[in-house]
Amino acid sequence: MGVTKTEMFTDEQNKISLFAKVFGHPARVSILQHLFKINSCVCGDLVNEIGLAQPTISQHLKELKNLGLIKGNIEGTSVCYCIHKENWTEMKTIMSEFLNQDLSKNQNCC
Amino acid sequence: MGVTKTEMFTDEQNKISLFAKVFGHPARVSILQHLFKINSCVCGDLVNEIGLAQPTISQHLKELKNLGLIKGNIEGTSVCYCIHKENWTEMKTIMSEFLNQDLSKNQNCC
DNA sequence: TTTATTAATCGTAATATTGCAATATAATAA
DNA sequence: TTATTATATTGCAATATTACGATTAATAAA
Repeated sequence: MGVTKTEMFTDEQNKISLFAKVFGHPARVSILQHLFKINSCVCGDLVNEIGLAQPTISQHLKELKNLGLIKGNIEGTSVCYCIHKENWTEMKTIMSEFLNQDLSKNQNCC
Repeated sequence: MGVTKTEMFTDEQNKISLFAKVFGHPARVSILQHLFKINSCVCGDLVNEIGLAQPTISQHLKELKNLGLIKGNIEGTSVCYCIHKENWTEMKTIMSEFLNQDLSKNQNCC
């Protein structure tokens, strides 16, 4: 029914899937890569950089902000965005643990 | 319109988001964790392990299989699933590169 | 104050995802 | 052959996501 049954999973599983979900759209991947690439905050030019309409970008930024992965500072009429370093590092720990599970165990199958 | 404009993004960005999207549901995270935890392939008991209905689990398994992250071997009437090690490693490389982007650059903002 | 400029929000259409009952398929057992 | 068992597929209802035009809000410039 389009609704995920979160209550039957652990907090960790839900956390991992929430982080993954926000990376599950190329526009958000692109925004984050841009924020990493540029040697400062990004004010305004994300709409030009990526080819989507301004309300669409704004919506994607909101999702990234809601998860705490970016933060925005108001500078005059524009807003400067950058990676939230502490939260990114924390997210990375959780995701890395999931990605780096031990592959060497089950040798005797498949 | 619910449809992602993949053509305006790079292959890499689309690849990252496709992997992330499949991790974007706790049931699939749970399935993968179980496959890693158990010291062999898993035949059948995933439906009991996770609390969702059999068609639902089957659907999630299909998505993981479509992306190549797991493989299934038919054993009699049941099917044994396990992590596709080579593909998992390849995915890990792509995702790690994205997660491990350099945070030290932009010190002078936000 | 009036007029840009920039970004957020609202409303809505189109499409995607989730979950499951019902059914189908495939292999084995009796 | 006829159950039985295990998994996949189909069809559908409920909900979520994506995208964007129109509008609003907030600040800056004239």
